[in-house]
Amino acid sequence: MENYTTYFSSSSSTPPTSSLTLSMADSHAYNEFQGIKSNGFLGLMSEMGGVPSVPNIDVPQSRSFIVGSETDVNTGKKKGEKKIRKPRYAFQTRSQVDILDDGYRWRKYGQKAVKNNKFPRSYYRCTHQGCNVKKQVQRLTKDEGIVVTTYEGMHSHPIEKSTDNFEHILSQMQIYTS
DNA sequence: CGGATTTGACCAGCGC
DNA sequence: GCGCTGGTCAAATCCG
Repeated sequence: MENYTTYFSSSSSTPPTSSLTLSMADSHAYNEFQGIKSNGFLGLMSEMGGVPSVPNIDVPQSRSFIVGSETDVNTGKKKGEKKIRKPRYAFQTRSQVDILDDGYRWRKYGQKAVKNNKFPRSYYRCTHQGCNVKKQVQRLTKDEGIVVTTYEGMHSHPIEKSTDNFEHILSQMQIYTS
């Protein structure tokens, strides 16, 4: 059931010719990225539940995020208080790999084949003690370059990796895009 | 040897 | 009630 209602996708409209070749290396692009950090995606992240520190970037290209409609667990039934509706936040990332290292440590606990996708969906859980954050990673059949990551819950602990090292982030990007 | 991954089984919710 | 599907468990296995 991937009925994510809102869905800002720029990947289809992105001309494949120009987009990539991240020139993030120069400082200007760095500033631009900082702007994204404070206003856009991560603003949303903090809005959705107090992420203590910024998750790492995984891929430079187009990232579009979907905010899961938090009611879909009930199947439209507005019983409300009884069911714990767990809000899930999904975003999709252009990446060739599906292991997007966002700085936390994840342990895989399951993998299932989903109906409309030929790729299996992987289930991860945060290994930090007492942290119940889960995420699932799924690749689209249509566009195998797109990976949909769905987060569930929020971390109550700081990130494990040091993400302030921008060069490290850059090298990671290069790995992902090569 | 310890922690992470794999993988089939199990379970719960939902539609028919 | 039954079967399908998504989500989780746990034993076996892998790997550093």
